[in-house]
Amino acid sequence: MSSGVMFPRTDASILADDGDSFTFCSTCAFSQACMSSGMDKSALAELHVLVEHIGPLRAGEHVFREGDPFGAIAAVRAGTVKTYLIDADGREQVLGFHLPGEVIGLNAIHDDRYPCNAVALDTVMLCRFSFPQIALLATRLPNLQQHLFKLMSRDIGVASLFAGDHSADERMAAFLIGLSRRLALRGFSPRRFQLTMSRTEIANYLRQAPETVSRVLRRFERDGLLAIKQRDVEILDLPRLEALALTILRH
Amino acid sequence: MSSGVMFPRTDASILADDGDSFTFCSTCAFSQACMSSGMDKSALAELHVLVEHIGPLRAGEHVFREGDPFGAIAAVRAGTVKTYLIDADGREQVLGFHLPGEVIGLNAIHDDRYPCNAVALDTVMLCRFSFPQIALLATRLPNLQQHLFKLMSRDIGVASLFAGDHSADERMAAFLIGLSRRLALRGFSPRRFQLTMSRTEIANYLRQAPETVSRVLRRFERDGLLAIKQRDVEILDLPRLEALALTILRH
DNA sequence: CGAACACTTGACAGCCCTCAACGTGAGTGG
DNA sequence: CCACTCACGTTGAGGGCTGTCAAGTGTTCG
Repeated sequence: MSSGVMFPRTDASILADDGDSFTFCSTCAFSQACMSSGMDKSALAELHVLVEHIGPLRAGEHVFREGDPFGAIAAVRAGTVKTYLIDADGREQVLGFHLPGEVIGLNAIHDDRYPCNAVALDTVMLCRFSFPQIALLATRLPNLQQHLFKLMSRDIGVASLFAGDHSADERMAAFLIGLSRRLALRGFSPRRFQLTMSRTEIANYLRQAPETVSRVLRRFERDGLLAIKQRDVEILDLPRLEALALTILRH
Repeated sequence: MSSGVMFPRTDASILADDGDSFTFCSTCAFSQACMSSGMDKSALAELHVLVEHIGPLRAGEHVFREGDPFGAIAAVRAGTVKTYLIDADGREQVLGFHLPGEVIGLNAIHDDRYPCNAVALDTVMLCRFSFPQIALLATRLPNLQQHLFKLMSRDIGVASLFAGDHSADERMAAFLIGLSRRLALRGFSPRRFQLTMSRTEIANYLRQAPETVSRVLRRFERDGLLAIKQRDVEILDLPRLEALALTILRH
Protein backbone atom coordinates (compact mmCIF):
# COMPACT_ATOMS: atom_id res chain seq x y z
CA MET A 1 0.00 0.00 0.00
CA SER A 2 1.72 3.14 -1.19
CA SER A 3 1.37 6.46 0.55
CA GLY A 4 -0.24 9.57 -0.77
CA VAL A 5 1.03 12.27 -3.05
CA MET A 6 1.28 14.99 -0.42
CA PHE A 7 4.79 14.38 0.74
CA PRO A 8 7.31 17.07 -0.11
CA ARG A 9 8.30 16.52 -3.70
CA THR A 10 9.48 18.32 -6.74
CA ASP A 11 9.04 15.67 -9.35
CA ALA A 12 7.01 15.19 -12.46
CA SER A 13 3.66 14.96 -10.74
CA ILE A 14 3.88 18.67 -10.07
CA LEU A 15 2.65 20.52 -13.07
CA ALA A 16 4.54 23.51 -14.28
CA ASP A 17 2.58 26.62 -13.49
CA ASP A 18 0.71 27.95 -16.43
CA GLY A 19 0.82 31.51 -17.61
CA ASP A 20 -2.68 32.29 -16.48
CA SER A 21 -2.65 31.86 -12.75
CA PHE A 22 -5.33 34.42 -12.21
CA THR A 23 -8.13 32.60 -13.95
CA PHE A 24 -6.75 29.24 -12.90
CA CYS A 25 -7.09 30.21 -9.26
CA SER A 26 -10.35 32.08 -9.48
CA THR A 27 -12.29 29.18 -8.01
CA CYS A 28 -9.69 28.31 -5.41
CA ALA A 29 -10.33 28.38 -1.68
CA PHE A 30 -7.65 30.99 -1.34
CA SER A 31 -8.89 33.21 -4.12
CA GLN A 32 -10.81 35.31 -1.66
CA ALA A 33 -7.67 35.78 0.36
CA CYS A 34 -5.70 36.52 -2.75
CA MET A 35 -8.08 38.83 -4.51
CA SER A 36 -9.58 40.56 -1.51
CA SER A 37 -8.92 44.20 -0.93
CA GLY A 38 -5.90 44.23 1.28
CA MET A 39 -3.67 41.94 -0.72
CA ASP A 40 -1.37 43.61 -3.15
CA LYS A 41 0.22 42.16 -6.25
CA SER A 42 3.46 41.14 -4.64
CA ALA A 43 1.59 39.29 -1.93
CA LEU A 44 -0.45 37.50 -4.53
CA ALA A 45 2.72 36.55 -6.31
CA GLU A 46 4.25 35.18 -3.12
CA LEU A 47 1.27 32.94 -2.57
CA HIS A 48 1.38 31.72 -6.13
CA VAL A 49 5.04 30.86 -5.87
CA LEU A 50 4.17 28.72 -2.92
CA VAL A 51 1.60 26.60 -4.73
CA GLU A 52 2.40 23.24 -6.22
CA HIS A 53 -0.12 21.95 -8.68
CA ILE A 54 -0.67 18.24 -8.20
CA GLY A 55 -2.51 15.87 -10.43
CA PRO A 56 -4.45 14.71 -12.16
CA LEU A 57 -5.10 11.93 -9.67
CA ARG A 58 -7.33 9.12 -10.82
CA ALA A 59 -10.20 7.64 -8.86
CA GLY A 60 -8.86 5.53 -6.03
CA GLU A 61 -5.51 7.30 -5.74
CA HIS A 62 -4.78 8.54 -2.26
CA VAL A 63 -3.86 12.11 -1.42
CA PHE A 64 -2.61 11.12 2.03
CA ARG A 65 -3.14 8.30 4.48
CA GLU A 66 -3.78 8.13 8.18
CA GLY A 67 -0.51 8.46 10.02
CA ASP A 68 1.43 10.10 7.20
CA PRO A 69 3.63 12.92 8.48
CA PHE A 70 1.94 16.27 7.97
CA GLY A 71 3.60 18.73 5.71
CA ALA A 72 1.02 20.45 3.61
CA ILE A 73 -2.60 21.36 3.16
CA ALA A 74 -4.28 21.24 -0.22
CA ALA A 75 -7.11 22.98 -2.01
CA VAL A 76 -9.22 20.84 -4.28
CA ARG A 77 -9.11 22.32 -7.78
CA ALA A 78 -11.23 19.74 -9.56
CA GLY A 79 -12.97 16.50 -8.68
CA THR A 80 -14.04 15.18 -5.29
CA VAL A 81 -11.86 14.03 -2.42
CA LYS A 82 -13.24 11.74 0.27
CA THR A 83 -11.71 11.76 3.76
CA TYR A 84 -12.34 8.70 5.87
CA LEU A 85 -11.26 6.44 8.69
CA ILE A 86 -11.34 2.69 9.07
CA ASP A 87 -12.59 1.75 12.51
CA ALA A 88 -11.61 -1.22 14.64
CA ASP A 89 -14.27 -3.39 13.01
CA GLY A 90 -12.91 -2.60 9.56
CA ARG A 91 -15.83 -0.38 8.66
CA GLU A 92 -15.34 2.84 6.77
CA GLN A 93 -16.31 6.08 8.44
CA VAL A 94 -16.51 8.92 5.94
CA LEU A 95 -15.57 12.28 7.46
CA GLY A 96 -16.35 14.43 4.45
CA PHE A 97 -16.57 14.92 0.72
CA HIS A 98 -14.47 17.82 -0.48
CA LEU A 99 -15.44 19.72 -3.59
CA PRO A 100 -13.47 22.15 -5.74
CA GLY A 101 -12.54 25.20 -3.73
CA GLU A 102 -12.41 23.36 -0.43
CA VAL A 103 -9.32 22.68 1.64
CA ILE A 104 -8.17 19.39 3.13
CA GLY A 105 -5.50 18.60 5.68
CA LEU A 106 -6.32 21.30 8.23
CA ASN A 107 -7.09 18.68 10.85
CA ALA A 108 -3.54 17.34 10.60
CA ILE A 109 -1.81 20.36 12.12
CA HIS A 110 -2.54 19.34 15.66
CA ASP A 111 -0.33 16.29 15.96
CA ASP A 112 1.76 16.66 12.80
CA ARG A 113 0.16 13.61 11.22
CA TYR A 114 -2.81 13.21 8.99
CA PRO A 115 -5.52 11.77 11.23
CA CYS A 116 -7.46 10.28 8.33
CA ASN A 117 -7.18 9.02 4.77
CA ALA A 118 -7.98 11.12 1.72
CA VAL A 119 -8.76 9.52 -1.61
CA ALA A 120 -9.84 10.81 -5.02
CA LEU A 121 -13.34 9.74 -6.05
CA ASP A 122 -12.84 10.84 -9.63
CA THR A 123 -10.19 12.76 -11.52
CA VAL A 124 -8.78 15.21 -9.02
CA MET A 125 -6.54 18.24 -9.31
CA LEU A 126 -4.99 19.79 -6.22
CA CYS A 127 -3.07 22.86 -5.18
CA ARG A 128 -0.57 21.88 -2.51
CA PHE A 129 0.60 24.43 0.06
CA SER A 130 3.54 23.57 2.27
CA PHE A 131 2.19 24.37 5.68
CA PRO A 132 5.38 25.73 7.24
CA GLN A 133 5.74 28.01 4.25
CA ILE A 134 2.17 29.24 4.18
CA ALA A 135 2.24 29.76 7.95
CA LEU A 136 5.39 31.78 7.61
CA LEU A 137 3.85 33.82 4.82
CA ALA A 138 0.77 34.33 6.99
CA THR A 139 2.84 36.16 9.58
CA ARG A 140 3.55 38.79 6.94
CA LEU A 141 0.11 38.80 5.34
CA PRO A 142 -2.59 39.32 7.98
CA ASN A 143 -5.29 38.72 5.39
CA LEU A 144 -3.88 35.29 4.68
CA GLN A 145 -3.63 34.51 8.37
CA GLN A 146 -7.19 35.56 8.88
CA HIS A 147 -8.27 33.43 5.96
CA LEU A 148 -6.57 30.37 7.40
CA PHE A 149 -8.23 31.00 10.75
CA LYS A 150 -11.61 31.20 9.07
CA LEU A 151 -11.12 28.04 7.05
CA MET A 152 -10.24 26.12 10.20
CA SER A 153 -13.00 27.72 12.22
CA ARG A 154 -15.54 26.70 9.65
CA ASP A 155 -14.36 23.10 9.66
CA ILE A 156 -14.99 22.93 13.40
CA GLY A 157 -18.62 23.75 12.81
CA VAL A 158 -19.03 21.51 9.77
CA ALA A 159 -17.71 18.53 11.69
CA SER A 160 -20.41 18.89 14.33
CA LEU A 161 -23.26 19.41 11.85
CA PHE A 162 -24.03 15.76 11.38
CA ALA A 163 -23.20 14.85 14.97
CA GLY A 164 -26.79 15.27 16.16
CA ASP A 165 -29.24 12.40 16.27
CA HIS A 166 -31.55 13.00 13.37
CA SER A 167 -33.76 10.80 11.28
CA ALA A 168 -32.54 9.16 8.11
CA ASP A 169 -34.73 11.55 6.10
CA GLU A 170 -33.30 14.64 7.73
CA ARG A 171 -29.73 13.47 7.29
CA MET A 172 -30.24 12.70 3.64
CA ALA A 173 -31.99 16.01 3.00
CA ALA A 174 -29.23 17.90 4.78
CA PHE A 175 -26.62 16.04 2.76
CA LEU A 176 -28.28 16.89 -0.55
CA ILE A 177 -29.01 20.50 0.34
CA GLY A 178 -25.48 20.95 1.61
CA LEU A 179 -24.08 19.53 -1.58
CA SER A 180 -26.37 21.68 -3.68
CA ARG A 181 -25.35 24.86 -1.90
CA ARG A 182 -21.66 24.11 -2.06
CA LEU A 183 -21.91 23.39 -5.76
CA ALA A 184 -23.84 26.59 -6.30
CA LEU A 185 -21.08 28.52 -4.53
CA ARG A 186 -18.66 27.37 -7.20
CA GLY A 187 -20.93 28.17 -10.08
CA PHE A 188 -22.49 24.76 -10.66
CA SER A 189 -26.20 24.15 -10.88
CA PRO A 190 -27.82 23.74 -7.47
CA ARG A 191 -30.77 21.79 -8.87
CA ARG A 192 -29.07 19.25 -11.09
CA PHE A 193 -25.81 17.58 -10.28
CA GLN A 194 -24.01 14.26 -10.30
CA LEU A 195 -23.13 12.36 -7.18
CA THR A 196 -19.48 11.42 -7.34
CA MET A 197 -19.82 8.89 -4.53
CA SER A 198 -21.60 5.57 -4.21
CA ARG A 199 -24.65 4.88 -2.05
CA THR A 200 -22.42 2.99 0.33
CA GLU A 201 -20.13 5.99 0.71
CA ILE A 202 -23.08 8.27 1.37
CA ALA A 203 -24.26 5.75 3.96
CA ASN A 204 -20.86 5.69 5.62
CA TYR A 205 -20.95 9.47 5.77
CA LEU A 206 -24.46 9.66 7.19
CA ARG A 207 -23.84 6.73 9.58
CA GLN A 208 -26.51 4.59 8.03
CA ALA A 209 -26.82 1.31 6.20
CA PRO A 210 -26.59 1.50 2.41
CA GLU A 211 -30.07 -0.03 2.26
CA THR A 212 -31.42 2.89 4.24
CA VAL A 213 -29.85 5.38 1.85
CA SER A 214 -31.40 3.60 -1.07
CA ARG A 215 -34.83 3.43 0.55
CA VAL A 216 -34.83 7.10 1.55
CA LEU A 217 -33.80 8.24 -1.92
CA ARG A 218 -36.54 6.12 -3.50
CA ARG A 219 -39.11 7.53 -1.10
CA PHE A 220 -37.95 11.07 -1.81
CA GLU A 221 -38.51 10.31 -5.45
CA ARG A 222 -41.98 8.85 -4.89
CA ASP A 223 -42.88 11.94 -2.86
CA GLY A 224 -41.78 14.23 -5.67
CA LEU A 225 -38.88 15.79 -3.79
CA LEU A 226 -36.34 14.83 -6.42
CA ALA A 227 -35.60 12.70 -9.44
CA ILE A 228 -32.65 10.40 -9.26
CA LYS A 229 -31.34 8.03 -11.88
CA GLN A 230 -28.12 6.30 -10.97
CA ARG A 231 -26.02 9.17 -9.72
CA ASP A 232 -27.81 11.97 -11.54
CA VAL A 233 -29.83 14.06 -9.11
CA GLU A 234 -32.44 16.66 -9.88
CA ILE A 235 -34.04 18.49 -6.99
CA LEU A 236 -37.71 19.03 -7.77
CA ASP A 237 -39.11 20.43 -4.55
CA LEU A 238 -36.37 22.54 -3.03
CA PRO A 239 -38.54 24.16 -0.33
CA ARG A 240 -39.69 20.85 1.09
CA LEU A 241 -36.22 19.36 0.96
CA GLU A 242 -34.82 22.42 2.68
CA ALA A 243 -37.51 22.18 5.33
CA LEU A 244 -36.35 18.65 6.09
CA ALA A 245 -32.71 19.69 6.17
CA LEU A 246 -33.44 22.68 8.36
CA THR A 247 -33.26 20.72 11.60
CA ILE A 248 -29.63 19.95 10.83
CA LEU A 249 -28.40 22.90 8.78
CA ARG A 250 -30.29 25.47 10.89
CA HIS A 251 -30.63 27.87 7.94
CA MET B 1 -32.43 37.11 28.44
CA SER B 2 -29.20 38.98 28.80
CA SER B 3 -26.20 38.35 26.63
CA GLY B 4 -22.93 36.84 27.66
CA VAL B 5 -19.94 38.37 29.32
CA MET B 6 -17.63 38.17 26.35
CA PHE B 7 -18.36 41.52 24.78
CA PRO B 8 -15.56 44.05 24.88
CA ARG B 9 -15.61 45.55 28.30
CA THR B 10 -13.37 47.12 30.86
CA ASP B 11 -15.61 47.13 33.86
CA ALA B 12 -15.65 45.58 37.27
CA SER B 13 -16.12 42.04 36.09
CA ILE B 14 -12.55 42.07 34.86
CA LEU B 15 -10.29 41.25 37.70
CA ALA B 16 -7.16 43.21 38.18
CA ASP B 17 -4.20 41.08 37.25
CA ASP B 18 -2.52 39.57 40.20
CA GLY B 19 1.15 39.76 40.86
CA ASP B 20 1.76 36.11 40.12
CA SER B 21 0.82 35.63 36.52
CA PHE B 22 3.26 32.84 36.03
CA THR B 23 1.68 30.37 38.41
CA PHE B 24 -1.78 31.66 37.64
CA CYS B 25 -1.34 30.78 33.99
CA SER B 26 0.52 27.54 34.44
CA THR B 27 -2.58 25.49 33.68
CA CYS B 28 -3.77 27.72 30.88
CA ALA B 29 -4.25 26.56 27.31
CA PHE B 30 -1.69 29.09 26.23
CA SER B 31 0.88 28.20 28.81
CA GLN B 32 2.59 25.89 26.36
CA ALA B 33 2.78 28.70 23.88
CA CYS B 34 3.97 31.07 26.55
CA MET B 35 6.50 28.90 28.27
CA SER B 36 7.74 26.94 25.32
CA SER B 37 11.24 27.40 24.11
CA GLY B 38 10.97 30.08 21.51
CA MET B 39 9.04 32.66 23.45
CA ASP B 40 11.07 35.21 25.26
CA LYS B 41 10.08 37.25 28.24
CA SER B 42 8.87 40.26 26.37
CA ALA B 43 6.63 38.10 24.22
CA LEU B 44 5.22 36.50 27.33
CA ALA B 45 4.58 39.91 28.76
CA GLU B 46 2.76 41.01 25.62
CA LEU B 47 0.45 38.04 25.83
CA HIS B 48 -0.26 38.71 29.47
CA VAL B 49 -1.13 42.31 28.79
CA LEU B 50 -3.69 41.09 26.35
CA VAL B 51 -5.53 38.85 28.80
CA GLU B 52 -8.63 39.93 30.63
CA HIS B 53 -9.54 37.83 33.61
CA ILE B 54 -13.28 37.30 33.74
CA GLY B 55 -15.30 35.85 36.54
CA PRO B 56 -16.20 34.22 38.70
CA LEU B 57 -19.31 33.28 36.77
CA ARG B 58 -21.91 31.31 38.63
CA ALA B 59 -23.67 28.21 37.36
CA GLY B 60 -26.19 29.19 34.71
CA GLU B 61 -24.48 32.40 33.66
CA HIS B 62 -23.76 32.59 29.96
CA VAL B 63 -20.35 33.29 28.48
CA PHE B 64 -21.85 34.02 25.08
CA ARG B 65 -24.99 33.21 23.16
CA GLU B 66 -25.71 32.04 19.67
CA GLY B 67 -25.64 35.01 17.33
CA ASP B 68 -23.61 37.30 19.56
CA PRO B 69 -21.00 39.23 17.57
CA PHE B 70 -17.62 37.55 17.83
CA GLY B 71 -14.85 39.48 19.43
CA ALA B 72 -12.85 37.18 21.62
CA ILE B 73 -11.88 33.64 22.47
CA ALA B 74 -11.51 32.48 26.04
CA ALA B 75 -9.53 29.91 27.96
CA VAL B 76 -11.31 28.20 30.81
CA ARG B 77 -9.34 28.78 33.98
CA ALA B 78 -11.63 27.01 36.43
CA GLY B 79 -14.95 25.24 36.30
CA THR B 80 -16.76 23.73 33.34
CA VAL B 81 -18.33 25.48 30.36
CA LYS B 82 -20.99 23.77 28.29
CA THR B 83 -21.47 24.78 24.66
CA TYR B 84 -24.82 23.90 23.13
CA LEU B 85 -27.48 24.63 20.54
CA ILE B 86 -31.25 24.57 20.73
CA ASP B 87 -32.68 22.84 17.69
CA ALA B 88 -35.92 23.56 15.90
CA ASP B 89 -37.84 21.23 18.22
CA GLY B 90 -36.54 23.06 21.26
CA ARG B 91 -34.21 20.26 22.24
CA GLU B 92 -30.76 20.95 23.56
CA GLN B 93 -27.79 19.68 21.60
CA VAL B 94 -24.62 19.78 23.65
CA LEU B 95 -21.52 20.40 21.53
CA GLY B 96 -18.96 20.02 24.27
CA PHE B 97 -17.91 20.35 27.87
CA HIS B 98 -14.87 22.54 28.30
CA LEU B 99 -12.53 21.98 31.23
CA PRO B 100 -9.81 24.19 32.67
CA GLY B 101 -7.07 24.75 30.12
CA GLU B 102 -9.39 24.44 27.14
CA VAL B 103 -10.37 27.20 24.75
CA ILE B 104 -13.84 28.19 23.62
CA GLY B 105 -14.98 30.47 20.83
CA LEU B 106 -12.70 29.22 18.07
CA ASN B 107 -15.68 28.14 16.00
CA ALA B 108 -16.95 31.72 15.91
CA ILE B 109 -14.20 33.15 13.74
CA HIS B 110 -15.74 31.93 10.53
CA ASP B 111 -18.79 34.14 10.36
CA ASP B 112 -17.96 36.66 13.07
CA ARG B 113 -20.74 35.39 15.31
CA TYR B 114 -20.80 32.76 18.00
CA PRO B 115 -22.57 29.80 16.41
CA CYS B 116 -23.62 28.33 19.76
CA ASN B 117 -24.33 29.15 23.38
CA ALA B 118 -21.80 28.78 26.18
CA VAL B 119 -22.90 28.53 29.78
CA ALA B 120 -21.14 27.95 33.08
CA LEU B 121 -22.02 24.66 34.77
CA ASP B 122 -20.41 25.65 38.04
CA THR B 123 -18.23 28.50 39.21
CA VAL B 124 -16.17 29.46 36.19
CA MET B 125 -13.14 31.66 35.70
CA LEU B 126 -12.06 32.70 32.22
CA CYS B 127 -9.17 34.37 30.47
CA ARG B 128 -10.52 36.48 27.64
CA PHE B 129 -8.39 37.20 24.58
CA SER B 130 -9.54 39.81 22.11
CA PHE B 131 -9.27 37.96 18.84
CA PRO B 132 -8.15 40.84 16.66
CA GLN B 133 -5.45 41.59 19.20
CA ILE B 134 -4.21 38.05 19.62
CA ALA B 135 -4.25 37.53 15.86
CA LEU B 136 -2.20 40.68 15.43
CA LEU B 137 0.21 39.52 18.10
CA ALA B 138 0.41 36.16 16.35
CA THR B 139 1.84 37.83 13.26
CA ARG B 140 4.83 38.84 15.36
CA LEU B 141 5.03 35.63 17.41
CA PRO B 142 5.13 32.61 15.10
CA ASN B 143 4.93 30.30 18.09
CA LEU B 144 1.66 31.86 19.11
CA GLN B 145 0.30 31.60 15.59
CA GLN B 146 1.28 27.97 15.46
CA HIS B 147 -0.38 27.37 18.80
CA LEU B 148 -3.63 28.90 17.58
CA PHE B 149 -3.49 26.76 14.46
CA LYS B 150 -3.02 23.66 16.58
CA LEU B 151 -5.86 24.51 18.94
CA MET B 152 -8.22 24.94 16.03
CA SER B 153 -6.93 21.89 14.22
CA ARG B 154 -7.58 19.78 17.28
CA ASP B 155 -11.13 21.04 17.62
CA ILE B 156 -11.86 19.86 14.08
CA GLY B 157 -10.94 16.34 15.08
CA VAL B 158 -12.72 16.43 18.44
CA ALA B 159 -15.95 17.51 16.80
CA SER B 160 -15.96 14.45 14.57
CA LEU B 161 -15.10 12.00 17.34
CA PHE B 162 -18.65 11.38 18.46
CA ALA B 163 -20.06 11.70 14.96
CA GLY B 164 -19.83 7.98 14.27
CA ASP B 165 -22.68 5.61 14.95
CA HIS B 166 -21.67 3.74 18.04
CA SER B 167 -23.55 1.93 20.74
CA ALA B 168 -24.69 3.63 23.90
CA ASP B 169 -22.04 1.71 25.84
CA GLU B 170 -19.22 2.81 23.59
CA ARG B 171 -20.32 6.42 23.65
CA MET B 172 -20.53 6.49 27.42
CA ALA B 173 -17.17 4.76 27.81
CA ALA B 174 -15.55 7.18 25.39
CA PHE B 175 -17.09 10.10 27.24
CA LEU B 176 -15.79 8.93 30.60
CA ILE B 177 -12.33 7.99 29.32
CA GLY B 178 -12.06 11.28 27.48
CA LEU B 179 -13.02 13.17 30.60
CA SER B 180 -10.59 11.17 32.66
CA ARG B 181 -7.70 11.84 30.33
CA ARG B 182 -8.41 15.53 30.03
CA LEU B 183 -8.59 15.85 33.79
CA ALA B 184 -5.33 13.95 34.14
CA LEU B 185 -3.70 16.38 31.71
CA ARG B 186 -4.43 19.19 34.13
CA GLY B 187 -3.22 17.34 37.17
CA PHE B 188 -6.51 15.97 38.48
CA SER B 189 -7.08 12.34 39.33
CA PRO B 190 -7.98 10.25 36.31
CA ARG B 191 -9.71 7.58 38.39
CA ARG B 192 -11.91 9.64 40.69
CA PHE B 193 -13.68 12.78 39.65
CA GLN B 194 -16.95 14.63 39.87
CA LEU B 195 -19.28 15.10 36.97
CA THR B 196 -20.19 18.74 36.71
CA MET B 197 -23.09 18.05 34.38
CA SER B 198 -26.44 16.32 34.82
CA ARG B 199 -27.43 13.00 33.26
CA THR B 200 -29.65 14.91 30.90
CA GLU B 201 -26.74 17.05 29.74
CA ILE B 202 -24.59 13.98 29.20
CA ALA B 203 -27.46 12.49 27.23
CA ASN B 204 -27.76 15.61 25.09
CA TYR B 205 -24.04 15.42 24.41
CA LEU B 206 -24.07 11.72 23.51
CA ARG B 207 -27.33 12.05 21.53
CA GLN B 208 -29.22 9.71 23.76
CA ALA B 209 -32.19 9.74 26.08
CA PRO B 210 -31.45 10.52 29.72
CA GLU B 211 -32.93 7.14 30.59
CA THR B 212 -30.34 5.44 28.43
CA VAL B 213 -27.53 7.29 30.17
CA SER B 214 -28.88 6.21 33.51
CA ARG B 215 -29.24 2.60 32.46
CA VAL B 216 -25.78 2.36 30.95
CA LEU B 217 -24.16 3.87 34.03
CA ARG B 218 -26.02 1.45 36.27
CA ARG B 219 -24.97 -1.46 34.11
CA PHE B 220 -21.36 -0.31 34.10
CA GLU B 221 -21.61 -0.32 37.88
CA ARG B 222 -23.14 -3.79 38.04
CA ASP B 223 -20.37 -5.04 35.75
CA GLY B 224 -17.70 -3.61 38.00
CA LEU B 225 -16.42 -1.06 35.51
CA LEU B 226 -16.97 1.86 37.84
CA ALA B 227 -18.62 3.09 40.98
CA ILE B 228 -20.93 6.03 40.71
CA LYS B 229 -22.90 7.77 43.40
CA GLN B 230 -24.74 10.82 42.26
CA ARG B 231 -22.06 12.68 40.34
CA ASP B 232 -19.03 11.12 41.99
CA VAL B 233 -17.34 8.73 39.60
CA GLU B 234 -14.64 6.21 40.37
CA ILE B 235 -13.26 4.16 37.52
CA LEU B 236 -12.63 0.62 38.76
CA ASP B 237 -11.70 -1.26 35.62
CA LEU B 238 -9.83 1.18 33.41
CA PRO B 239 -8.64 -1.40 30.85
CA ARG B 240 -12.12 -2.68 30.12
CA LEU B 241 -13.57 0.80 29.95
CA GLU B 242 -10.79 1.85 27.61
CA ALA B 243 -11.42 -1.18 25.45
CA LEU B 244 -15.01 -0.07 25.05
CA ALA B 245 -13.99 3.49 24.29
CA LEU B 246 -11.36 2.39 21.81
CA THR B 247 -13.78 2.13 18.91
CA ILE B 248 -14.43 5.85 19.22
CA LEU B 249 -11.21 7.30 20.62
CA ARG B 250 -8.97 5.07 18.45
CA HIS B 251 -6.15 5.12 21.05
C1' DC C 1 -41.52 20.19 55.60
C1' DG C 2 -42.88 20.60 50.99
C1' DA C 3 -41.84 21.43 46.29
C1' DA C 4 -39.05 21.10 42.45
C1' DC C 5 -35.76 18.71 40.24
C1' DA C 6 -32.68 14.85 39.20
C1' DC C 7 -32.29 10.21 38.80
C1' DT C 8 -33.91 5.39 38.39
C1' DT C 9 -36.58 1.59 36.74
C1' DG C 10 -40.02 -0.80 33.88
C1' DA C 11 -43.03 -1.60 29.73
C1' DC C 12 -43.62 -0.89 25.06
C1' DA C 13 -42.97 0.64 20.42
C1' DG C 14 -40.57 2.38 16.42
C1' DC C 15 -36.75 3.28 13.55
C1' DC C 16 -33.22 1.42 11.32
C1' DC C 17 -29.73 -2.34 10.94
C1' DT C 18 -28.92 -7.00 9.41
C1' DC C 19 -29.54 -10.65 6.41
C1' DA C 20 -31.07 -12.27 2.06
C1' DA C 21 -32.41 -12.18 -2.68
C1' DC C 22 -33.03 -9.96 -6.82
C1' DG C 23 -32.48 -6.33 -10.47
C1' DT C 24 -29.49 -3.25 -13.18
C1' DG C 25 -25.76 -1.28 -15.68
C1' DA C 26 -21.02 -1.05 -17.31
C1' DG C 27 -17.12 -3.34 -18.94
C1' DT C 28 -14.94 -7.57 -20.98
C1' DG C 29 -14.06 -11.25 -23.89
C1' DG C 30 -15.70 -14.53 -27.07
C1' DC D 1 -23.33 -8.57 -31.24
C1' DC D 2 -24.04 -11.12 -27.30
C1' DA D 3 -23.13 -13.62 -23.08
C1' DC D 4 -20.78 -13.15 -18.96
C1' DT D 5 -19.16 -11.03 -14.82
C1' DC D 6 -19.10 -8.15 -11.11
C1' DA D 7 -20.01 -4.21 -8.54
C1' DC D 8 -23.67 -1.42 -7.40
C1' DG D 9 -28.29 -0.64 -6.28
C1' DT D 10 -33.03 -2.04 -4.90
C1' DT D 11 -36.52 -4.40 -2.28
C1' DG D 12 -38.42 -7.44 1.36
C1' DA D 13 -38.59 -9.77 6.06
C1' DG D 14 -37.28 -9.87 10.73
C1' DG D 15 -35.01 -8.43 14.93
C1' DG D 16 -32.46 -5.47 18.21
C1' DC D 17 -31.18 -1.19 20.26
C1' DT D 18 -32.71 2.69 22.13
C1' DG D 19 -36.37 6.37 22.41
C1' DT D 20 -40.77 7.37 24.52
C1' DC D 21 -44.05 7.21 28.10
C1' DA D 22 -45.04 6.39 32.81
C1' DA D 23 -44.35 5.89 37.65
C1' DG D 24 -41.63 5.81 41.54
C1' DT D 25 -37.44 7.14 44.49
C1' DG D 26 -33.96 10.22 46.13
C1' DT D 27 -31.91 14.83 46.82
C1' DT D 28 -31.59 19.71 47.34
C1' DC D 29 -33.15 23.97 48.82
C1' DG D 30 -36.29 27.50 50.14
